[in-house]
Amino acid sequence: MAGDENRQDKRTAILQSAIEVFAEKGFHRSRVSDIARRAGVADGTIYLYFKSKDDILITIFEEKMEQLLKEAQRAVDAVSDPFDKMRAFARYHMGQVEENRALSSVFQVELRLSNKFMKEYVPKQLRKYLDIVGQIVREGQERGFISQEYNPIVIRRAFFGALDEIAMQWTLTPHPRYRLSSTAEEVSEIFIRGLKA
Amino acid sequence: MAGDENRQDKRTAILQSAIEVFAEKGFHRSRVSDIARRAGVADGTIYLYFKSKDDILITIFEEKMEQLLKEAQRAVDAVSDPFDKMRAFARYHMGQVEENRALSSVFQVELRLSNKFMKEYVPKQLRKYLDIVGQIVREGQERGFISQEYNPIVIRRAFFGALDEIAMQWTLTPHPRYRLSSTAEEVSEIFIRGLKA
DNA sequence: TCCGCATGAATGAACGTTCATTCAGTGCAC
DNA sequence: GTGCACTGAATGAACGTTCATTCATGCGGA
Repeated sequence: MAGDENRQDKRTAILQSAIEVFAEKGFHRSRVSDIARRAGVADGTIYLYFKSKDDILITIFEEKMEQLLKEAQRAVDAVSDPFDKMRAFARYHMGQVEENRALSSVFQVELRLSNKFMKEYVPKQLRKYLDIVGQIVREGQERGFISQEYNPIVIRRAFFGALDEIAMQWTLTPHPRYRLSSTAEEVSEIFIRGLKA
Repeated sequence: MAGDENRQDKRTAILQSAIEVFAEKGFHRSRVSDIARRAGVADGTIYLYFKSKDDILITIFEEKMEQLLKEAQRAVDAVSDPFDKMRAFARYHMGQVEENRALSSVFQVELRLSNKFMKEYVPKQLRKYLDIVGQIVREGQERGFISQEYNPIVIRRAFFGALDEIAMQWTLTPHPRYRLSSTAEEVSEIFIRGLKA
């Protein structure tokens, strides 16, 4: 049915436009009419596909996070050495940021805000994404690769925080002159040396 | 003159109330009237002390950052070994977050937003704060303590990112059961082991 | 000492703007 | 002809900011 395809196309166009507009102006400075114009639809059309402006943002989080989660898990499962897993995660994360700047920008800025203030909505997927690292660390400690003296929760956050701060700076830089993926290796190596049992 | 003291008191009360309200509801969901009520003044009074709602936020950044900057520098200067300097910075940063939750919450969430979207205002002080770490790393490399193979800019961001991600999670947790300052030691040790020449 | 005047800090109701959201109407597909 | 996706002007709530007015204080003259 052509209708269904069209419907999907329109929905996707609205979401993509929203990502771009949110990335440029921030969620609350973005007008629904901006998103509509960019997607080539009327303001009202947005409300045929989404309940509210908030709903658009939440949908972006949910759907994109689900995808990231699956792919990151796959990348990590592809190797067996815990340190290789850390490298794989870092490479995947930075690669994604590099490939989808607008989306990353929305995640990095707006996800924090909503994490804190949209009481009703807790991004469960984000926790799962971080848990991938937690899992790697726990396994690494059990198998004796990673020193037991550190708290896995602290390690998980430290590693993710290190990666994400660098990613954020890169995203904020208008015309970055370096490849983000190369910093993934550097950060991984520092942590691997620091954590080795 | 009692008048001057009163004026200062009122200004301080407004700033402190703003920090608390922004921390609870986020900048753009906070109403100027919320701040006024908490400070025990009328809405209009705010405008005798500040140009606009934005101006309140910027003032918070400027004044508090200046203080943090000075104190952090002092803490770092108190020791001479580069690794001790890293420990001192981490301890100071986490200590501050622990002591001033509301302020930290505003910094962690709103500073990112404004960093990105308040085009006219760039928090120079923030850069200087991060540069403290950069300086430590550069000195550590020159004196042969820290491996030359890593880019000091990457290290600086990674270290700060690791600390700040943990701090943010702590700030977001309603009733944290652990002391943030103890994680400062852990993170420092991981990095020190990872960076040693 | 007391009174009246001047000052300017403080007040808070009212204003004006900015959107998110709605819905009556349009036109296309079948 | 009917149904349905779509349109975009109209609506109204929210909220930052303004400003005419009030009020406390200090000062000088009698």
